[in-house]
Amino acid sequence: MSTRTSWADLAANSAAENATAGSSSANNGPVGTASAPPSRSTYVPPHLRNRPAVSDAPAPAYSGPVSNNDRPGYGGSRWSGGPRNDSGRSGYSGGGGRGGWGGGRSGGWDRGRDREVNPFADDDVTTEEAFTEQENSGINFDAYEDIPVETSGDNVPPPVNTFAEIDLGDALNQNIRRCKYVKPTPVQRHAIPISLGGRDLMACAQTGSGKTAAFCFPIISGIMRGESVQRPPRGARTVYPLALILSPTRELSMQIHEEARKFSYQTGVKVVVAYGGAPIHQQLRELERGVDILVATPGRLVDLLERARVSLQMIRYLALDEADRMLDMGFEPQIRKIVEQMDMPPPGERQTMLFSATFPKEIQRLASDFLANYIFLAVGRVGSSTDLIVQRVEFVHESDKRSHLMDLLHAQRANGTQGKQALTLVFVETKKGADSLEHWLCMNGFPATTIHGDRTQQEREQALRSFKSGNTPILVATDVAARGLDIPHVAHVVNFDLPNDIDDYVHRIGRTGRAGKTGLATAFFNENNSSMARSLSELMQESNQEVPAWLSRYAARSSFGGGRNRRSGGRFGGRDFRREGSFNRGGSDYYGGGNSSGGYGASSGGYGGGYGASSGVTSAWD
DNA sequence: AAAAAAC
Repeated sequence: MSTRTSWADLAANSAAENATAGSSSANNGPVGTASAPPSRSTYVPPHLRNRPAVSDAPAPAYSGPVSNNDRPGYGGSRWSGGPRNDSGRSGYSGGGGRGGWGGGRSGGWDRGRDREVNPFADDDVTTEEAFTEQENSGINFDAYEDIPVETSGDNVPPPVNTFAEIDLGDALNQNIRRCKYVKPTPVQRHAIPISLGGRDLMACAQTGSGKTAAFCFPIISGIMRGESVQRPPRGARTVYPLALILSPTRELSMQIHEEARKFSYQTGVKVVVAYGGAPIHQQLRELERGVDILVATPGRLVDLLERARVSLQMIRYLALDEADRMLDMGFEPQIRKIVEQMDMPPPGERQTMLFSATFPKEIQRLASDFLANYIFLAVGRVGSSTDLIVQRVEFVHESDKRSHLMDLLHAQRANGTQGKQALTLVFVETKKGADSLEHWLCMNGFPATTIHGDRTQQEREQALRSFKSGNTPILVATDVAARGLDIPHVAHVVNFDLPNDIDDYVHRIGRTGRAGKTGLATAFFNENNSSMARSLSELMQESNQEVPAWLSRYAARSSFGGGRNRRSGGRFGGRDFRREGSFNRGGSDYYGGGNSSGGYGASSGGYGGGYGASSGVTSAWD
């Protein structure tokens, strides 16, 4: 019998208690009722766990409703009167609340509560003064106002307009406030009620749209409600997370983990991350201290499963982030193994959220296999590649690239648009190329670092930290950094080598223009990129960018096939193929003659550029 | 063709 318990164990004893918790429990638990008898004396509701004994809360000073925001629409009022503190909350009164967890049960991970590091700690001190505008929110709300959203499926729960109208619980609400999220983004407005309603979700949305919060909030809230968790029968060193979040790259997993830790701060919900390239022992130790939400890359998770250090038997929530990317990277066997061939409860008995930028057939199949009666949600592209990013294409011969880059960097330096607050991200094609360019930049007086798959994980993380902090304001990267990573203050993305796929281009330039800031994207184009001419010039036209005449000529000359994914139409990454009435597991070609389906039609005023009405498989959005 | 990902 294990003494290492997490919430699952604790909650097992509380099933009966929770059964009386009210209507909410009816919505949530796909898992059956627990058989364990209630045991009031030991149960600790998660929101009471992990709490400092007295009022010396390590929470950061939160000095009022969001004030660094000049939008009149959402000041502090949503939070009904600004900051509250624990002692003012009903239902939890200082020492009185301690009874639950104060004594008794040893071995619950709550013994580690003193060690819960304040995940908000670095946010405020260093950056707040320098960047007051919308720091942490990571979201440019203006750009989100007019985003078209499409949902389909049976009984779609209506979207919400504020966090306040969703019952996420006090602890989570506080964290939302600490994160300075004042208003849900479109994907959150729709996805959160869907997930809270216990439904499976297939969502086409980009990173930076608030996706992480969209799947984390319902998971955390659901775990905190915590009904019906059975105690795992296996003992020994196996841990039983309640939620699993899979993502394609290590850095993305780290990033999700960091965000999830903020959302779950002082909720008692424990988030652990596991990825390759790092010594496994530390991760094992973390796991042994208890895990409710496991964030992982597929390879390392398979390893952990094969070692029987993790069991998926208790999984109630499964989220797959960047699913199309994971398939691109060849993770399908691992993912299927994890989801279908281990001990994870089947669809219907768990809640599954599948996020993907695009919705090609492979993802449709995954959706059919992993989801049960799901709701399809497509969120249109945010203006990031249209409104906020200025795209430039310059004709640069291969041999001139370095000196041309140097010109740009010198100009930036002269401008003052370089340094801590104006980072430059340079994408190259190969790992070797990344190393040699980094070296060359350093030799020429531009502090640079690099991130790619040949570096050790430690080096990768160090590089990212150094870049983010502004110590080395230039980062040379391969596509490992193209998707999903949210690095604030990237002012300039240089496509030193253009990718061969327009979707990759869109992902790359999406690293700038984030958090409400404008960004610049410069691409070096030459005859080697002629296959991209057409799709690139189309994309630029669509996003109201100035297309150089020479590029248009190139585009006209280069026949079709430009970019293996010619970008064609569609505000969304995809549509709910079930609506086409041709759903069939063998994979009928739903995209054949598709046209925009109803619902939003031409009504999306303000939506940048507008897309053609041609059928489209893809639109790359993180 | 290159990139990513477990040991």
